[in-house]
Amino acid sequence: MDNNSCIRQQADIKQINRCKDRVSELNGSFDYLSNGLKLAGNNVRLKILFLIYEEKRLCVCDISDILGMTISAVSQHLRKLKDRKLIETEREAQTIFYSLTKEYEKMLKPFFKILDENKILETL
Amino acid sequence: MDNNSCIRQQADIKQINRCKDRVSELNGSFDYLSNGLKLAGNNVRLKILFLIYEEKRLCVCDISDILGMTISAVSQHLRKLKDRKLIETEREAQTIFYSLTKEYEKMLKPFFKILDENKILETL
DNA sequence: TTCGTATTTTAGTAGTTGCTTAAATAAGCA
DNA sequence: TGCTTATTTAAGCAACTACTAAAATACGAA
Repeated sequence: MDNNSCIRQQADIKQINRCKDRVSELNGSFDYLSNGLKLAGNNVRLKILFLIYEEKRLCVCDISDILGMTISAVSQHLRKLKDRKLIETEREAQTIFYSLTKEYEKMLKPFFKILDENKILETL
Repeated sequence: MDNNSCIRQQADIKQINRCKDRVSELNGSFDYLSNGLKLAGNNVRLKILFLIYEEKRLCVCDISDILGMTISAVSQHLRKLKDRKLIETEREAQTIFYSLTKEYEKMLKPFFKILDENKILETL
């Protein structure tokens, strides 16, 4: 795009440049974090994460039953969460159990606290 | 969908029902929270939120310049953030400045801390 | 009022996402 | 080995998203 269209006359050039540097410095981190937030930013996946958090571990079949969705649809969500290492698997005979990875359990806890206490509508 | 396809034989019916109740009880909160996370879960919007957080306030034009995007594209992101009250506006002559709402500033801080300290790749 | 600056809005479009259906894989058991 | 159970994967498609380009709105100054 062409930048010469609207730089406002009172623009603080120093500020703009500082910000540009900041963004390029942190660029990879933005990608990584936004990707993680996007995963949690889906209604179904957020419920899945919450259920796994509360119950410690669940299999696709349980989740499919709880959410009233096809196993296939749930499985595809689980794969996304697993690819990004928000959750991990543990096989027990034919059943594969999913649980939160330690890092994300810690990270998601505050959100689930808010959810659980139903404070969400006032807090946000 | 039809549920009778795969309820595994050793399924814990009590657990399933407890989870179903939990989900329907918190249903509105899941919608609200996932919607918010989705907004932050976009590369461009996360950068916008971060920049506004660091600089206190910025106008569309500044952000467009910093990110190398058209003003129109940035404006459309800002509208989404504003609709959901993550950010608010303050007019100064022809220029409209955007800043984080207090609630979200508090809520986003821990994420930006991680970003800033570049810990993100180890922490997440 | 007319012009310039700052910004938003609208319409159109290419790319992405989340689901469905059907086929494939994997483990346990007769 | 074949059969059942548990699960994943692949193909297809409808809905959604983020952008572009052009038009519209809003304020200030001459």
